Amino acid sequence: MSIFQKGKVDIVAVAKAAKVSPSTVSRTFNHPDLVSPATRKKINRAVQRLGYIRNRAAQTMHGKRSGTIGLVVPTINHAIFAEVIQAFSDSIDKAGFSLLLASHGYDLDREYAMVRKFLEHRVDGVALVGLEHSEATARLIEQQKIPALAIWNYSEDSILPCVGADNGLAGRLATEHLLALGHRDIGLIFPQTNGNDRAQHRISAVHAALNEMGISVPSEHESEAPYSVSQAKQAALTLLTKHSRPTALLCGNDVIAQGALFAAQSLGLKVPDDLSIIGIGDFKGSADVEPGLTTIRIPAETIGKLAGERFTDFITSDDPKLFRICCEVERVVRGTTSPAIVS
Amino acid sequence: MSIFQKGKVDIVAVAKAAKVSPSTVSRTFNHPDLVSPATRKKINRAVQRLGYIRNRAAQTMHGKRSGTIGLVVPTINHAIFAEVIQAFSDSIDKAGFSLLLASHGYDLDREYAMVRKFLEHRVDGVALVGLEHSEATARLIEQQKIPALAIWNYSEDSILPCVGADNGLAGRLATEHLLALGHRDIGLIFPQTNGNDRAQHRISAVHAALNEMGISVPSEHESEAPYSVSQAKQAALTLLTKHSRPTALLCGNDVIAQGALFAAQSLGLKVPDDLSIIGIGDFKGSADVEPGLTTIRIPAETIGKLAGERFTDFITSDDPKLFRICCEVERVVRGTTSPAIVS
DNA sequence: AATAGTATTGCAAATGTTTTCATAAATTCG
DNA sequence: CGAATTTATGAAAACATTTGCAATACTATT
Repeated sequence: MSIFQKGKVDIVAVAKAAKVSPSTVSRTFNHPDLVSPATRKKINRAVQRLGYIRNRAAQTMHGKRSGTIGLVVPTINHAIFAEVIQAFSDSIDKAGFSLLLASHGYDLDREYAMVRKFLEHRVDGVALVGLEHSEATARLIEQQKIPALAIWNYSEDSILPCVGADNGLAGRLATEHLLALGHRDIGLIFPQTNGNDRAQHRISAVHAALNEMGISVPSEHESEAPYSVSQAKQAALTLLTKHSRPTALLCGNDVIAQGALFAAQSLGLKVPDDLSIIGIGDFKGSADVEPGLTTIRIPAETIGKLAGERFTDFITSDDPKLFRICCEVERVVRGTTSPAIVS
Repeated sequence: MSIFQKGKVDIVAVAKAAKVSPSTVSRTFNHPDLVSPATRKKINRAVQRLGYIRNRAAQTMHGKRSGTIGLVVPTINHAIFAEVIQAFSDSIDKAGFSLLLASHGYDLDREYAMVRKFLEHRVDGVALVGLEHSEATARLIEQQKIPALAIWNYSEDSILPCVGADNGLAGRLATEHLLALGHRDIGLIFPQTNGNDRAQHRISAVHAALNEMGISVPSEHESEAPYSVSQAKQAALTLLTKHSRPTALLCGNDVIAQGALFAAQSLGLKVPDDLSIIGIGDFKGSADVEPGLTTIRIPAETIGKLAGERFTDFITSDDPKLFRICCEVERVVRGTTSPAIVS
C-alpha cells in the first residue's frame, strides 16, 4: 500500500518489489528473451501490482525512438484533411507510434514553428501536407536530419519522400470531362493558391487544358473562395447572378462544389440541366448530396494509410530508401454534370 | 564547421561554443533574468550557429512538464469532432502545449489503450470525449493522478472536470420544436447508444418529452444509423418508404439529418412541406444545404476552445480546482421544418 | 572431474537537462 | 576604502532509463 502514496513508481521501485536489479526489469521490456521466464513472471507481477507505466521520455534520452510522429496540416476542421489524418493516425498507431498533430491555417511560417515545436519533442519523423514549404522549414529538416514526408501531393522529383496524388492530373481530368460534354463556357471557383500548391497545380492544369482547346475564361467567370461551403456558396451566388452565366462550374474541390450546388439550388437553377458542376476530391458526403456530385476522386484514405505505413517503415528501417508513391486519381461521374445544351 | 558533422548538438555543445557552463545555457532558457544580457547574447548566437533545439524529453525527466496534452476522440473523420479538435488544438497551442491525438472508434477498450499509451509519453493531461468510460480507464486516471478532462458532455455531478453541453436538453429542445409545430407523428433516426453517452442522453430526453405529450413512436418509425451521411441516407430511405410516413424526422445529429434530407429529396419529397427534418449539432455546412437545416446548435468550437483554455490553466495551476462548464445549446430554425398539415 | 561454453543477472556509465549550493565578481553604502 | 550586499556563473547531483561489460551459475563435453 505504502508504495502507492509515493506516486513515484519507476523501474527501480519495480526492481525492488521483484527483488531484482533495475537492469533486469529494463531487459524484461526490451529484450525479454534475455531474461529467464521465472524472473520475467516475478517482474510482470510487480509491474501489475505497482501500476508501473514505462517512461518514454527517459527512453528517448537514450537515443531510443520517441515513438511519436508529427503531422502538420493546413487545417484539421475539414473533410479534406480529417480523412487523411484519421487514416494516417490509425496506420502509425498500428506500428506503435503516437500522433502529434498541429495545424497552420495555410501559413507557412506557422508551419515552420510547428515543425520546430515537434523537433523539441524529438519526434521520430515529421509529415507535412504538400511539397511547398518555407526555406526555413526545408533548412530545418535538412539540418536536423529528421525523416520528413510530404503527403497529398505527388511529384516525381520531390526532394522529400512523398505519398500523394497528381493534382495537376486531377484538374486536367475535370476539365476534360466538361469539355467532352460539350461545355465551352466554364466558370472556375478556386481557393487562393498562396501557400497551397495543391490548388496551384490544379488550376494551372485546368488553364492549360482549356488553352489547348483555345478556350479562355473571362475574368468575371473566375472566382476565389476558401474551402468553406458557406463562403463558396456566396462566391457562386455572385458568379451565377452576373449577366452571362457559364454552362458549367469547375470547382477547386468538393467543398466548394457543394457550396456551388447549394447556391444553384437556392437560385432555382436545375443541376445539371441548367448548370453542370464538377468538384475535385470526392469527400465523404459528396456521393450523397442530391444530385450526387460528379468529381475527380483523390483517395484520401488510401493516401493517409499508405503514408503511415511507408513512413513508419522508413523510420524504423536501418537503411531508409527515399520513396515516392503516386495514388491514382479517378473520374467519378454522378448527377451534377450533363451535356451542354447546343445553342 | 566540424561541429555540425557530429549531429549531437546539445546544451553542452552550446556551452562550449559560447564559452560558458551548461548551467548558464539552461538558465538562459528557463530564467533569462538570472543571466547577464552580454552572456545571453553570446549564448543565443551559439544556439543560432549550431542550430540547437531544446530537448523536451530531457526536461521531462526532471519533472518539468512534457508540454503535451493527449486527446482521445471516438473518431477524427467527422464534422462533429474535427471542429472540436481544431479549436482544442489551437487553444492549447497558445498555451505552449502540443497535441497528441488518437481515436478509438467508439470502442472503450481501445480508449483505455490510447490513454495508457499517452501516459507512457508522460502527457501533462488527457482529454476524453464524453463522460462514459471503462472501469479500467477510470482506475488508470485515478491511480496515475493524471489531470483528465471530459469534453462535449456536461453533467453537474461529473467526477472529472468537464466542458460541454447538455445533450439531454438538446434532445428535448428538438422534440419540443417539432411538437410546437404540431407534429405528432415523429420518426427517429439515432446512432447506437452503446459507448456513446451523448446519443444516449439525447434519445432518452426525446422519449421523455414525447411521453409527456402521450406520444409514442411506433418501432417502424424508429431507425438506427451511424454518423455517416450515406448510411443515414439509406436508413432514412427505408424508413420513408414504409406504408405510413411520419410528418417529421428527428435525427441524432446533423450528419444523420443531412442524410435524411438527401433521402427525402431523392424520393421527390418536398422538405419541409411533405416532411420536416431537425438535426442536432449545427455543424459547419448545416446552414448551407438547401433548404438550410433546422437544428439544435451545440457550440463545438466554443467547447473546444474553452476546454483547451481551462484545461491548460488547470494543468499549470499549483492549486487546481475542479471545474464544470456548461455551454448553452440553442435552437436554430432554418428551412427544414414547418408546421404539420392539419389532417 | 576439469574445461569450455552458455544463460542469467548485476554494476556502473551514459543520456541531456535542471537546480541547489557554493563561489567569485561587481556594486552599494557608511 | 573596506564591509555588506547583490549579481552572475559554475560544479555537481538528480531525473528514469538502457546497455556494455563483468561476474556468476549452470550445462555440456571430453
